[in-house]
Amino acid sequence: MGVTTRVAIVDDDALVRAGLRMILGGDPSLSIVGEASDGREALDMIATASPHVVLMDIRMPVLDGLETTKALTRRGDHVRIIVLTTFDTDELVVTALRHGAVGFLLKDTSPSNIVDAVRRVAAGESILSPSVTAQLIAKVTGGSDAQRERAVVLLEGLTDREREVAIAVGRGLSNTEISAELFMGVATVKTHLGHVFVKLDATNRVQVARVVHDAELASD
Amino acid sequence: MGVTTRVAIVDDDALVRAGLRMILGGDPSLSIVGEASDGREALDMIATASPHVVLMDIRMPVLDGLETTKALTRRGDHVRIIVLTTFDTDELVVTALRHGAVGFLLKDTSPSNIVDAVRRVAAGESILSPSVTAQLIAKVTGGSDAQRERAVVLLEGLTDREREVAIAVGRGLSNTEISAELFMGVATVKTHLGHVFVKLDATNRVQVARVVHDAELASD
DNA sequence: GTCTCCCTCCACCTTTGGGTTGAGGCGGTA
DNA sequence: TACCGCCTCAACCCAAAGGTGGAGGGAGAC
Repeated sequence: MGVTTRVAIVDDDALVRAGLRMILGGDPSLSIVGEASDGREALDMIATASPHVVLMDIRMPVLDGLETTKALTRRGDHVRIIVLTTFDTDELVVTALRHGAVGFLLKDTSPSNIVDAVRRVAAGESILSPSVTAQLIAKVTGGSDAQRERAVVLLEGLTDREREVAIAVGRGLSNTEISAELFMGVATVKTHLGHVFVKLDATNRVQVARVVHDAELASD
Repeated sequence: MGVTTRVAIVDDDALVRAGLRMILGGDPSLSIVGEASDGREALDMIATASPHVVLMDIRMPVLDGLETTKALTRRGDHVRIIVLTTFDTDELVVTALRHGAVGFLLKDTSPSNIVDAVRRVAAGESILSPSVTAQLIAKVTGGSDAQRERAVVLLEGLTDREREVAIAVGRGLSNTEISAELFMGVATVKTHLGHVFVKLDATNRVQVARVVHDAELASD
């Protein structure tokens, strides 16, 4: 791709826009084709300027970066969005990515890295700043890893038949349906389920379903 | 930290080990304190050599990189593991990260980037190669997005009270408990729940719990 | 052989859940 | 005004779930 990459900047702070303009404008492979100071403006601007890459602030008046990203994705624009944020403490990372963002940068990222990020994103890569990466990993691996681990251990404490019954309960089946599926009498289902209640410390089949669900996510 | 970072290499291919040794040995801030050609060896070697960072291949005889990583994590070693792989098509990324790896690199990564990665990891960052990042994002965003979206839509179709009841059901509460928590009669709980069954196309409170759970993951 | 664990099932009972009908109050809207 | 949707509750019923005790058979451990 020898063609220049079309970039747009969306931020409510004029100073930030100016800074980014300077940083990105210095690179001959990039050309800034539009700017906007809030989400509404951005939607219009992007429709007419058709940039390849958009640098988008999260916190903005009128329509924030998340909603704007979502709107762009919904409307089917082929724009690669890099979300900018001041703090990485935000719980917004996953939300932004889910809404279609392909990059996530902290504002204090060095100029050369920002330029690099834009180029990479234009080339089809996804780019995350290190702390964001760590967050993402935490999201995938953990969430509540202890809880999953606990669920797995609990299920392992069951006998084979008990576990089968528990899993069937997790699928929302009634005792009669379970008895048919596992080729056992309803009485037997009840017996197993009684043991399951004790072992999983549940009083209720919904609670059994919860444990089964938690354990399911742990694809060891 | 002016101290040199202790690095270990685990790979069954002697050529790869030699290559990495050359690449990493060239950097004065790193010192290679051990090597192993399979997982078993690695466990012993790491115990005695106590490296800060381990570069670990996934595909190895005897004990693969995944299991080795898992074993190290379980045994409580304070080692930061970077997983190496030839192809990024692997479904192993998430598994590796879940088992305690903090980095994931393709073997064709440039030498300078590998060195950089080791230093970053030693400094506490998490590092992923671009395509892996994309995969990770896909994992977080996707998974079963349609299912989640469906769940969210279904819950939005409920009235406020119905939704509150549904969520309470998802927590495994009985009708009596729900009536106490939401300050309404048990009869009212039943009424709402009846509507919930219809709207969520459920016949059974476990199925309601499933929908609620699916929707919970979608933090819109 | 004996002990233990698991799987299987029975009978009996109480509680909860799920389905139905009906009804009063309240707020918004045509 | 009348209408409509939502929240509230009641009485009733039957089916399902949950709890208790017991019992027989098979497989492995000692």
